[in-house]
Amino acid sequence: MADRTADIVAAARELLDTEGVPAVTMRRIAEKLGIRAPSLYKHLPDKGHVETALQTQCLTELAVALETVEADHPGDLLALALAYRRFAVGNPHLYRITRVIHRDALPEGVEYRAAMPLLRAVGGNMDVARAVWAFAHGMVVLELDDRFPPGADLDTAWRIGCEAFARTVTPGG
Amino acid sequence: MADRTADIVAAARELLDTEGVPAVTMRRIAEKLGIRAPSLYKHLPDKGHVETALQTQCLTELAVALETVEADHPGDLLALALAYRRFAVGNPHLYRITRVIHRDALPEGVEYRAAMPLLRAVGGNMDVARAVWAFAHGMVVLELDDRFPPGADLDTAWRIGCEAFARTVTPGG
DNA sequence: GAACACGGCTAACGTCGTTAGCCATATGAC
DNA sequence: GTCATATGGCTAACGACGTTAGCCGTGTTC
Repeated sequence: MADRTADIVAAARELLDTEGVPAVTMRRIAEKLGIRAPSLYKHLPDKGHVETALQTQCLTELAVALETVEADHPGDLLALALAYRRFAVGNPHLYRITRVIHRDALPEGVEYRAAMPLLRAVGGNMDVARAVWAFAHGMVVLELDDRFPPGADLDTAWRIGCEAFARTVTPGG
Repeated sequence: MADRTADIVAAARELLDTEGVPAVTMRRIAEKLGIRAPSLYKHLPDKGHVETALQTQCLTELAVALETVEADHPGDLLALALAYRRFAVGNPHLYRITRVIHRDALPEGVEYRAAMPLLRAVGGNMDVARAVWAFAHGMVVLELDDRFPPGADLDTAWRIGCEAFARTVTPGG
């Protein structure tokens, strides 16, 4: 009797987390629920709806993770960046699924919320925030996509980037 | 009588550039050559071979673009970064297709060559080079994937990032 | 002239997202 | 209590995808 749509998204999430993006098919989702694929369309219009729901989960959980770190280490850019990395590496498939955002279908403010802790950490400067975000996103996708050579010292690269941007925010310190 | 494999890759490249990733199917490639899809397998083992060839083209052309800028503006990190961006925005589908690299199938040294100009521009420091690469890659994929809000001042974000890393390389200047 | 490699072809398989249309059950109105 | 309707399953099927099996004409080579 509960909202079947939530069940569908939950099944998709489990497939995504345990088997990766290619496993998230309408037939596999249905199988997990003990029904057939066409029956899913009684509850949602298309697969894009499932993807949007997963993107919402990703952004929300990322926001929570960043807000938690922010509460413990206010203004600490490196701590925030490491939390960003930890989330992405801990949820690689989920992170990847937000590559092309269904912006119009996303709940209002979800994207904004995930961006706020970073913006606050750089003193509210939007341009710096975008640069730092790009750095963090770049580090994460390169790591997830195995683009760095084996044995690359990613911790150091993260530290160097964060320090460079921290100097931008507070030139003196 | 010419190498048919090259024709196949050229057809794939044209489809990629003009219609994007989803248009690059074995049937569409064959259609462009006036043959049927199964005939393609007389010349290559699978679609991955085509993708690898396109990735090689991407990395090589990117390397050439960066080397050209390097020759004109040696040591200029911002100029290099802007060239990186120009290449990606000018070849968005090609750039995107290098997300998951077929490293073992790529010609030896291709990846290395594309990375060298950047490494030289940061004085040979591998860790800094990785951080800068991540920043540039992040900026590019966020732009290509429409992740920045409309109207975001990306020029400024690029400049801020490059200046931050330039300060890392030469703390005094 | 025969053997063979090359490079086309059709038919087909199993996957995908999705649609059409059928049917059992549960619910609500009278 | 009966009947209408909405709900939520189902099967069959379509058109795409990558790929395989197997057939056949042509050109080259001994």
